[in-house]
Amino acid sequence: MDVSSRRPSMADVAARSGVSYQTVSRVLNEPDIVKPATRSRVREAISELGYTRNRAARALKTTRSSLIGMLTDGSALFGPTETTTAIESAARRAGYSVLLTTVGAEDGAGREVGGELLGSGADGILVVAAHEGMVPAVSTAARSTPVVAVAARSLQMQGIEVVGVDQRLGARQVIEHLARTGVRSVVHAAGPQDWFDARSRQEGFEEAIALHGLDGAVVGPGDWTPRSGYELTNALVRDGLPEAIFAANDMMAIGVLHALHEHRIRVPEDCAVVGFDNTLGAEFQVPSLTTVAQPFAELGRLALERLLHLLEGTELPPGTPSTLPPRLVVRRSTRPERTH
Amino acid sequence: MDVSSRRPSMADVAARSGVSYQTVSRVLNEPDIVKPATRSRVREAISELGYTRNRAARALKTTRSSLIGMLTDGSALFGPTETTTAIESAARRAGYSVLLTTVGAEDGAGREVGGELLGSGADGILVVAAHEGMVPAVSTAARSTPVVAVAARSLQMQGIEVVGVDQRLGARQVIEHLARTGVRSVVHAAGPQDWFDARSRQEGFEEAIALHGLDGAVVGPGDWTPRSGYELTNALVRDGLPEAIFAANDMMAIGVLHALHEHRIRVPEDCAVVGFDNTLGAEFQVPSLTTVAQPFAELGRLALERLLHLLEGTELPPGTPSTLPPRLVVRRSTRPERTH
DNA sequence: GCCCCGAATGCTAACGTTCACATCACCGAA
DNA sequence: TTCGGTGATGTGAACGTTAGCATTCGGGGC
Repeated sequence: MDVSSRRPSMADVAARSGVSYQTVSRVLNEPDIVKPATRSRVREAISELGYTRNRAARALKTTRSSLIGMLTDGSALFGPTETTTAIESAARRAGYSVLLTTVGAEDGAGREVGGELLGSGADGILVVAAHEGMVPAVSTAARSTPVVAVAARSLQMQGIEVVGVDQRLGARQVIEHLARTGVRSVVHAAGPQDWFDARSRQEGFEEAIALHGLDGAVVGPGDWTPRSGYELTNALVRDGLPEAIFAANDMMAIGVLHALHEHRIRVPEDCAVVGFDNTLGAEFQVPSLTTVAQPFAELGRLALERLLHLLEGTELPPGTPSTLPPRLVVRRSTRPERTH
Repeated sequence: MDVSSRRPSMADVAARSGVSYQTVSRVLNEPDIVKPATRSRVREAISELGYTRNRAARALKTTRSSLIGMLTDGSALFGPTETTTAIESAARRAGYSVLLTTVGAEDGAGREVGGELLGSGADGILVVAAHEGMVPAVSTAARSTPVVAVAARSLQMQGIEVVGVDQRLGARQVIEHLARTGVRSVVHAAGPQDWFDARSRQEGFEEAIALHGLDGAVVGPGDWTPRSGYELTNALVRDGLPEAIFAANDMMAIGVLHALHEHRIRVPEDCAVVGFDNTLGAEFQVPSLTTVAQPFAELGRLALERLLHLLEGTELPPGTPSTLPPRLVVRRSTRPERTH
């Protein structure tokens, strides 16, 4: 009845099952090479004692922490909780735990966070919603740790592997759709310019505008919030409204819708509205919002898979994509396409 | 030029600065007791080598991991990213890192997750968006690790410390406000019954209905999503609409608004609508949504503070609240209060 | 009956840090 | 000059695990 408050160790398990601790270790790591009878005896002792492996000791000896650092933006404005959730559950299945690190606006260039990341001893790092502020931290970390970035194509320059949704393609799909509905002029309410995704969407917008010979302009930048979409739209109403507004994300689009409603401008008859992200509320806006759906969960899994291969030093299965296509979701905030 | 791929250790720093590894350790842990000259010499060596402390070794020796486990719901439907962000940044400031663990619907009773949590070796655990499915995992963990739960008052029974927003009070504020606007009948579109917050809001609703002698009913349960709010409202339109609908959260309220709009029912003239959470889009719904704001960030900090005191074994400063009041935010989806 | 082989298990050392104690240098008082 | 004392630094051991090698055991071929 030694109620030593200390957590049981391998030695305790070994004593209880009459073997050496090395055998206990083997039961845990390579069960096949230990005799079935012994194995089950040890297993029994493990569950009786409620033994769990000491993570620190294991990490110390193997020099691998079984930890994956996830660096994400803390501003809470950005949607993809889905991505982080997918990453976490995939990581757990692969025997890793996820160390969460948020880099808020207040952290400046995120240098401090970079140091934390390194010190954390994570085996690899996943960067989730990337903006410029993360770059110093990430490229520092990348010197000594494998890094995979999600949705931030531009980081590729730094020799960092990138997995992402093709934001430009998404923007092009939006413009093509608008063109097919007969729209001749579109304004893009841009997102914050230090976010990679915001810039890619804007670039896609500009390409597509040129390609289809539409009358296009960019206003903003906004800051991802509904309020910024609202204010940009109010300015547009003053200065002259286009036939469609393409907001950088759904939240801004919600602000756009609200402003148009206040001015009694009918959507989509007088002005069509498109968002980006297909967040949970988009379908139930008034009118329901045409937007671009991103496979957030898939993206998270893909990023983790890539990181794991980097960690194990194995090759990715051929044909594994690094870029996923977005999907335009047409709803009622844009007019129906002309089938002529 | 020994580019030994191995990370530098204290011994390396010690060799470079001509002291023993113990002195290096002291510079890191109790800088005051080492001579300033030596201290700065060691510090120099540390930065030259890019040395960071090996977390595993430290954890092994001290039996403290400097890790806080954060258990949260993975369903991505739930809002308070703000809470998790606040927790993470407060934890970092206190020298802890946050281990993220999500328990999705697929994890069943979350037993497996409980085991993971324990094995993770976290010094303490924070439970964030709690529903019944987490209870087994949490109460198992609580036997060997300090646990603080956020917003799940009912866990208190299990001897777990709880920090939360007073959900019932929030619901009462809603009903009082509605009563003051002259509303006589209210329906509560309830949230999923296995979520603690959903039940508290419903209870608060029922209390207040009785108190004010209103005509009240509960429909649902919904599942936090706009769609469920939408469908519940459609049924209400068929069966007879009340003068107000109080949705269990903002997302459901968005669905409610959408359904009412489809049926050309004016909000708030024909039917008022109230949500809960004050999520980012609420203010810019059409009409802007009256809802209950929760101090999510404050809550996260409070929970962490409580956990830290538990870990250090120190007393909380007297007057530290364990329950925070919510705040009713009146907007355009309810009628103005009668001032008579 | 001897030897060799493989399967199963045990022992020793080491990972990088911190704790407890030992040592050393130096200063001021007797 | 010697001694106790303090402030600064060094030494040994240990945390719990895994890697590498050593040992034991039983059985089959000569």
